[in-house]
Amino acid sequence: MSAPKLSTSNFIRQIVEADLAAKTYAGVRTRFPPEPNGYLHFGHAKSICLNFGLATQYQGRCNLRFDDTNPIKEEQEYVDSIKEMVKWLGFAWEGDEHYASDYFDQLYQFAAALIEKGHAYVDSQSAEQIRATRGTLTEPGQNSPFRERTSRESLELFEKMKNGGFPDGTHVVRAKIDMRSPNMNLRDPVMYRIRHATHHRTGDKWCIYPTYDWAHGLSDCIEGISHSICTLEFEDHRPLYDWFNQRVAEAGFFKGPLSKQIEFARLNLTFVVLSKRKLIELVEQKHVDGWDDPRMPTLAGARRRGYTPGGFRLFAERIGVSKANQLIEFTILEDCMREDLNESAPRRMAVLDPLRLVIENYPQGKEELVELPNHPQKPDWGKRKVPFSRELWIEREDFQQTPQKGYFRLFPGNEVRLRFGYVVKCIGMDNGVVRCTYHEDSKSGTPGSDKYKVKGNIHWVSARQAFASPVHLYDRLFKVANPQGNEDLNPDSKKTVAAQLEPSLKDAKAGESFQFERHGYFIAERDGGFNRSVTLRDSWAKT
RNA sequence: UGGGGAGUCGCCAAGCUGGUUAAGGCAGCGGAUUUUGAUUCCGCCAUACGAGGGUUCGAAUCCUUCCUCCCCAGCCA
Repeated sequence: MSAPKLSTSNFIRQIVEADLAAKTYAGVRTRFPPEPNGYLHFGHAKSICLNFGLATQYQGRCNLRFDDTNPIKEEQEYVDSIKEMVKWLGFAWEGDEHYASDYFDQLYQFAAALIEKGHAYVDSQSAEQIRATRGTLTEPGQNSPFRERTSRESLELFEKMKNGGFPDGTHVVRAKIDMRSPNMNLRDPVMYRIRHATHHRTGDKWCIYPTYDWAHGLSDCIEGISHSICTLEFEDHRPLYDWFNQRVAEAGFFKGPLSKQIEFARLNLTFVVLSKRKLIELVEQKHVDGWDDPRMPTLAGARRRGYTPGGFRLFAERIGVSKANQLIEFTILEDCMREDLNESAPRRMAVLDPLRLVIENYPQGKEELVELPNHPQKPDWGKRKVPFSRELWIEREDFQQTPQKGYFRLFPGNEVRLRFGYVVKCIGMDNGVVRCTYHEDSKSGTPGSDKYKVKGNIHWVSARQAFASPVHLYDRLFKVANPQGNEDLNPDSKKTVAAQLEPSLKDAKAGESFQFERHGYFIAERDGGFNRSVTLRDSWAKT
């Protein structure tokens, strides 16, 4: 019980609840059905959260099924990555993962049954001929000359197709529906094609492969899927989906209720390219370091970038589900990541663009420890001790020789607190070093230290104990900025700086996230450096 | 100019079996707290539902005409 409280309902939930009320299905069973021909991207996250979320909400189950019906595009590498990312997002599928290729035998039998009943036939036209006779959007198609051949003849050809008796492209199995249908999908769609190719799972066992339309709905029915959720472009495949399922059910292969296809709008994000074709191009042309490059809009890239599963789930919930084409502002995704990271990331001090600061009246050689909370709103996360001394690194942008209006950090004559340390007064800059004096009685946490009222509060790191580390700053790879609406590569999408970090960061393990104070959220990289995931919201920077 | 979908605040999105002043979120604006110009908190934010007609005591919700956008002519999914 206690389904998660959602801010909005959606039309899919309504359908599901109506079906539950009518007892159409024994329960909710959904599926996430990727084709293993690439890496999962942000758009898939929406679908995953929808399918698994729905199942969870109604105490149902969600299957993971690979739609592997086209051997020339699919690879094991992709199925491994897909499984990993679904788990990373925090979801568990029912039992083992499924594959459309598990059903090749059944699908073959189903097809034979349809042929026998006169609902399908073997067409021996070439692909060109089939295309030429399909008609257009406004003109009906023409029947194939092979459409009326006997089911016995078709059956024999079908078997010979399966047994490797024909080369690619010579024959095809087609459903016998209506070449004059205004719905192109119903003009005798192809169910099987010959492909002498090695499949990543079935190897060379098959040389005929089912098409998506033939395989998908039947796979749903075989698995007992109640609600088959897909994207809008399949809307006019639904009559076909139902047609196939009903014919096969009539042939006696299914006894339960048939699966129901429901369509929703796919995700579009401003400034982000989510087309698989483009992403493959980026990888192959080496514009990026791979599918998991932090600049890629893939889930693998997002993970390295420091985006979180919780952030994606929040995002999915926040953008909702409908049938209207949505173009979500990219910052909403970032906001969700900030929101999640704000809760989960410990605070640390890091100086990305170091500028030396000397406290002239602080004793030479003296060192002390300053205590900083790991999270300002979570006292139970404890505190850590950070070394403080006469010479520090501060952020270059935290000093201005002549302050612009509204600036309240370091400038000659101004006082500022070194976060959780002392209040210092700025003298000025000499030879690239900021000179200050400090108030000895201003140390944070000591009695009377709060008599110093300062507006500025800056982070710092002790020069002697700090350690330098590469910090990678990423931006969006693409920006859709030019008038033609084409996507441009952003050449400055990655830059690395030599940052000075507080000593405790030496222990960071790859994958751990931190907030580097005003710089935003960072995740420890495999190379010992850090990647920036998102910056903090900053009302000062906005102006 | 065939068929299938969609149009509610800058971005999403409820509502759509007709009934007082059109949910909510994000952004924005104003304010309070704050040792992150962050966070948190409080307040404000569509007489308006693509446009025009019509039905009705009453319509975003029903009818009608029109406009705009998306998808479909792979042996891709």
